[in-house]
Amino acid sequence: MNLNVNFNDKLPIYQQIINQIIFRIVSGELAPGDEISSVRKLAESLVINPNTISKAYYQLEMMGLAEKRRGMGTYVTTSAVEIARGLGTDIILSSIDSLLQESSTLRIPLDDLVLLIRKRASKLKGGLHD
Amino acid sequence: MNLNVNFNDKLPIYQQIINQIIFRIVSGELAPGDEISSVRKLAESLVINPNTISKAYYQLEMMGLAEKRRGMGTYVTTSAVEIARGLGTDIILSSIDSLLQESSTLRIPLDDLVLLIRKRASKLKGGLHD
Amino acid sequence: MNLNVNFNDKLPIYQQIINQIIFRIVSGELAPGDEISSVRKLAESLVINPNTISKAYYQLEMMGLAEKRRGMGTYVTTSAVEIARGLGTDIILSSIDSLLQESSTLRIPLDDLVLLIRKRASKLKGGLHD
Amino acid sequence: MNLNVNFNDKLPIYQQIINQIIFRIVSGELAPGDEISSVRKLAESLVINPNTISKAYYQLEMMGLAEKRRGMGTYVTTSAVEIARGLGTDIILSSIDSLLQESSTLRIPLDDLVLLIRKRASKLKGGLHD
DNA sequence: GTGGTCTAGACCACA
DNA sequence: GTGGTCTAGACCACT
Repeated sequence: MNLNVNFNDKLPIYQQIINQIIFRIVSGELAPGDEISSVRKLAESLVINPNTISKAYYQLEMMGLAEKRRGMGTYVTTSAVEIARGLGTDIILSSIDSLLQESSTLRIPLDDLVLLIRKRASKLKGGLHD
Repeated sequence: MNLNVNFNDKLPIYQQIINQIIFRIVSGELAPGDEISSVRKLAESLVINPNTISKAYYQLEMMGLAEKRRGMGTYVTTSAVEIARGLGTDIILSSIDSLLQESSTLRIPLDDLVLLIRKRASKLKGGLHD
Repeated sequence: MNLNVNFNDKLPIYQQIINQIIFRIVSGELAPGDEISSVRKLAESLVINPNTISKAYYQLEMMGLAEKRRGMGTYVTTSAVEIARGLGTDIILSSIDSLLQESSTLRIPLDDLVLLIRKRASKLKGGLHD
Repeated sequence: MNLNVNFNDKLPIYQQIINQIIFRIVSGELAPGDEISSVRKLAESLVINPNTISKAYYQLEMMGLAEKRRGMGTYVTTSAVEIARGLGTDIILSSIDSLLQESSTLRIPLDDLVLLIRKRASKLKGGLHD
């Protein structure tokens, strides 16, 4: 599945895995009905403890994105695409709201904020050679 | 001082307090020479462990934003405004960075993100009509 | 044979199959001498691993409900009805026991439980008017 | 908190803990706002691994029954009573439905089923010397 | 003190 | 093969 984790990231490993799988579902790389790498295989390929993968999969199940079938593996649910898109939007909206609140407290005009965002975006892109 | 903390936020409480005081200094709500709520009062009003407030105040002192006067309380320093402005920008920038990272994970184009921000801003300005 | 399995049920799939066949024998839907679906056919129609069906059939054989005839298939034994009746009662009793345990955990009085059952029964009988 | 676990029970330990806490919330023994035993204390008193308690508490949090406050402990939520009652009812109703379905398959009249339940209830009570 | 994350490794039931 | 449960023990941030 080509996932990758960053051990130095402040984000917990299991959360990184969750995010990447959500991303793959939204992008269509993982379609409903597809099998997700087994706990052990993924643990082996990422050189991570299986329990950590389990924790990620468990949360994906709780979110309604994945379902486990006993003895068979873990699969993307039919409703996963819709849910994943919604989850992503919710996260973004709440981030936007808190950003707007911060910038209004600092009396930064909206247009300046947008400029700042654009400048930052081009910097981040440049930094990642992307 | 009308601070408020969110127990469910991913940001630690002491960090929330620091940020809010920085914002209040930048906005002029807290001016150099003003006294900051005592640890005990604030802890009581926010229903928080006094140690948490202490930790926040200590860091504000280290940043040069506040100074403790023996037996009198904690006060905003004369150089606080200048320092806080820079710090406020730092907070905004890190908020912007995490927003950009989230939206790139969800493959939301930058222009769509900006549109979303503008829409959200007009909604927040307009009040609770949503 | 119109069996159906529920992947989300706490009951293992092989157990679900056993129970359903027992019930069909008691109700007369499956009579002594009748052939039971072959492992392959049933596995195919239920989209289940053939080993799971085999495990269920093996246990039915051990219980004296089914017998394998070499090269011909699996058949309901002559003594199946009698045995199945007892087993069916066992299943009912264990269902009753777990229900009673749950309701005692929630401190629901026995009389209230019976009322609830009667109400539920009339609803189910009445069809989908709920 | 006087919880107790049975290591020989087929029900996982963490599930036993969840059930007992739900029961205590429904019965009022644990009220909204109350602190639930800390992970470590409970682990020590039950002679169980802290991770197992953690797992139980995590699920209680997911169900909306408990909330964790960083560095402070775990508390019963305000809406816990309502949720707990609903959860219990849901479980009971689905158990009743499957019982009714089983008994109808075995052509057991409703009145006979009720008699069976009453007989079983008095037997269970007697067995537990309760 | 509190909970959160992670590892290493065991044993189990299910398909 | 699959996931589920549990243990023992480590290190971390937060209050």
